[in-house]
Amino acid sequence: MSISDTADPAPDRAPASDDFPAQYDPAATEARISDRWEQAGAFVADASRSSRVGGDRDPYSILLPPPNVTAILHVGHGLNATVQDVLVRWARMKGRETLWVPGTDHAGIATQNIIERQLAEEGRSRQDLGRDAFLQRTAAFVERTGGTILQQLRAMGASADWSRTAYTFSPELSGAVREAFVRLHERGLIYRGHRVIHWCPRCRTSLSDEEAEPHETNGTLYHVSYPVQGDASRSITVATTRPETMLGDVAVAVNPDDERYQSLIGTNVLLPILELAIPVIADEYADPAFGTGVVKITPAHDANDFEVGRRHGLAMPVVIDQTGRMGEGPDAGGRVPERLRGVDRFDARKRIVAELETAGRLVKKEPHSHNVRHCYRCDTVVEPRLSDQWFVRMQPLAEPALDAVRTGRVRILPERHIAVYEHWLTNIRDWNISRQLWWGHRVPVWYCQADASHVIASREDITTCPHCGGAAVQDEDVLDTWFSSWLWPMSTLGWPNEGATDLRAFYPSDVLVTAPEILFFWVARMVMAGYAFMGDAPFHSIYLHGTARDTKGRKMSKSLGNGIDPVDVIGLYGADALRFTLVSGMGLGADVFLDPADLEKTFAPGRNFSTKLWNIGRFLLTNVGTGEVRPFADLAPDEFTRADAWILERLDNAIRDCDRAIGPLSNVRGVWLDDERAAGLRLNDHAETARRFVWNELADWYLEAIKTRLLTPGDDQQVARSVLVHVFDQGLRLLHPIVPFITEALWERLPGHVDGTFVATSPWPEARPATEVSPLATQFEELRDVVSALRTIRSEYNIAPSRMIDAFVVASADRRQMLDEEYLLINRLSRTGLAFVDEAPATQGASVILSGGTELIVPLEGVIDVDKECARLKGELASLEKQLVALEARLGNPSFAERAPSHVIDAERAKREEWSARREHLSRRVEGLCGAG
RNA sequence: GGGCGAAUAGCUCAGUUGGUUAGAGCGCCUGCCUUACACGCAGGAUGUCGGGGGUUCGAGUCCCUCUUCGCCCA
Repeated sequence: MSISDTADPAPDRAPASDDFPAQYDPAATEARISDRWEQAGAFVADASRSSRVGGDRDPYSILLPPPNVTAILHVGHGLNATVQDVLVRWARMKGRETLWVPGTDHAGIATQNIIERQLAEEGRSRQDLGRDAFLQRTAAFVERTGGTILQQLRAMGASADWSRTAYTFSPELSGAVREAFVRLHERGLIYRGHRVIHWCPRCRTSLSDEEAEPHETNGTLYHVSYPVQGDASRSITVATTRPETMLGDVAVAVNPDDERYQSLIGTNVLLPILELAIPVIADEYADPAFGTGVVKITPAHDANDFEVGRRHGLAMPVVIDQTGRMGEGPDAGGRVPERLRGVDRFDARKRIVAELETAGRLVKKEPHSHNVRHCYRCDTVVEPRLSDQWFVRMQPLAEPALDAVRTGRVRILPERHIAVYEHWLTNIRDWNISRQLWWGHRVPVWYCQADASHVIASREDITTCPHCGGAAVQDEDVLDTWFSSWLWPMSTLGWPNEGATDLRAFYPSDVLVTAPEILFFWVARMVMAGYAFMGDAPFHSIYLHGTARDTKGRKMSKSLGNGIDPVDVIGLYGADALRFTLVSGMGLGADVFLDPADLEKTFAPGRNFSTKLWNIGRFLLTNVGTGEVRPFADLAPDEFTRADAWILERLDNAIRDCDRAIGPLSNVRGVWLDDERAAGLRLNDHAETARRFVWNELADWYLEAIKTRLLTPGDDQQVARSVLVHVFDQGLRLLHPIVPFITEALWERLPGHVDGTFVATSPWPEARPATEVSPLATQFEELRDVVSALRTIRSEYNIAPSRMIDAFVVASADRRQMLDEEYLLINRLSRTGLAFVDEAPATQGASVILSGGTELIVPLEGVIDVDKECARLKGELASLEKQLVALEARLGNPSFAERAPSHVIDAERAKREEWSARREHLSRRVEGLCGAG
């Protein structure tokens, strides 16, 4: 039997509607869709619907890590916002009352630096301008340029509730900052401390430990000889990397157990240059193994030396001023010689080294690699310096934050960051929160002019001392920007007004999404603030995503010029292409590598996918039209074809896999159980699953399978139309969190679309209850195998696509019947006619044995290269034999039977059955085709 | 100096609790402009899962060790 001449006739095609351009235009589409969402208020949260205030929906909320108000969008922001948007859109579709709070950070140092740079160009300083005028100017600048990054996030599709946009320096949030300060002060957790802090001589402010970033630096270790007082023949040698600070030395320390120096403890040595007598003290801090084992003690310019100085009651002369120049500060008492006053610290270092050399006191210089701290805002080398600052006592705040993670109240993903979090919190140091800046929340502390012991922390501005009525003057300093950021999850929702609806409806929030770099700066502190002020963690999950890097693995940054501007990518390929590429390239917590030199190649996956989706939509509209479609729910199971059953089964599978990939929305009883603690948030798995469903299953197979049905009027046409619309609709929903614009644009064109509804707010798909896989779906799988096998043979023997061929089929009765029923479809997909036979004919041809035992033989007399085919078959047989041997060995092993779980054993046995059958078929085929050879 | 992580196809990476013949995208090769899509379709090649040792019926997955790279902290 040959059916080569009975292929489907090519159907006529309905003309495409003007509504559906052949080319997808992301720019026009995205703008239009954005407006529609905006007008419908699709992303505005309704707090009254939160179940926490008696509403009908469980809440889900995320706080955007506020970018600096002066920032412009880079890929890092894009990555961060995309992750949050995927989660928020997904939760919204899951039926949660969803709130994503956007906003910006006033970014004290960073913003002040920008304005100061502007002033410098005008030849002025902030002091020239005065505090009030400077603040006005900065506020005006922020007003003018501040919204840029939020606009850019909107263009990326961020479905934030823009009506709730917050700002860390707004009146409301400033109130929260003051409340937090005063409360901590009342609890004795904020104090004024006199100690060595990190000082940036360029920004002229103190920095926290976290803001002073260590950089590995190749420096020099100078060995300097200090003669013993009254005995010129003896001296000890001190090793230092910072000789300029020796002007502030008040002692040299040796380890009490260091035998070399026992006799010198308690004696004096002469400080070179100044020829000043200073004592030799014994202190554990001196490390016998480092340098010479003798360390100079400069209490005012080194945090460790400061502690030593305190232990030994030493003076603390300050010899470097606020600008990083040598100069007499408190207690200096003439230590800085005239010739060095006003000299920059690094010039002073050179001069002092030269003087030491001349004086014969420089024993040696050796290269030395060590960490030097730099200002995280301007990169200037930080100077440790003694000064008065405000500190938060952190240890009491850290306890609940540690417990939160240990007990599973809060989870951190990827889990490897837990160790880092715990280490930091268990070794936490007090937090220097005052900054000698102008741009920021002013420290809410007043000093009584009449009685210096009256220091008042106040919620309200005051002018007179409440104790004695004397004039009160406010502290000049402002607070660390992070002192407002750490309140973000509460302050944006209305705290300290504990009755605020938003606060009650949405606190605690759900997931915090950010980069691991600010785990200490911000994340851990938010957890601490949550417990300190609200009695609960601000979120249950911390998701730390990777960093955007270039092809050399370098972090993308403005200074390196290796960044990618997301706005460029959106302009070229659309926001969806950007988002899809970022999400698919991002394993849990893994860095994303992008090539700034080749945007085309880098974003091809996203762009190609957008185009593909668009074309599926065009196909659908062309072939289904906009006419009425039977509601999917009305279809009876016995109306489904094999293809229908298969694609519906694949859809269920895709839904389940997507749900598993993205994971539980939240934990059930407020605590993460072990089996869920690391579950979900695999957005790349979600993207891949949804992509595979729509592209490789729906488009590649289902669409191809139903083309004829769609164009053949009748009942079955209506079934095919209905199933197609249904599975595409569901596929668009699965994809929507990742590629929101194009899915919305396609969804609104689906037949039966109701005006004013959005895929963005449509219900998330639900898989049908898991039952046994439909036999029809399994049969479609077998049919696919047949088609693929035939295509492979055609390709291997270079049979022209236009040429119809025939194939002999040896199959079980059931399968034969099925294939017979589907021969038209198989014929169209493989351009091969099937001829059913009971036994493989002794013909020269290519053959293949499918997994169910079905054998296909394509007679290719004259075309086939017998030697080649024999070689192929023999190779296949040989590797099968090898695997069978291993399999037999495993099954024959008594301890395998004893210890392996039964489902594994069953699977192995089934495999043996199948492989044995296949071996038989293969060897018969080899005998027939290749003869005795 | 301490801690953590990574090493899987030419490139970038998946591979959740150890269990079929280890996957994807990009790139590459072959053939197709098959009237939704060449930003596409069909087919294909490529891996002793960094080296060595161990635990186990069974290891890319767990343990030890070495090598290389990266990050954090001091």
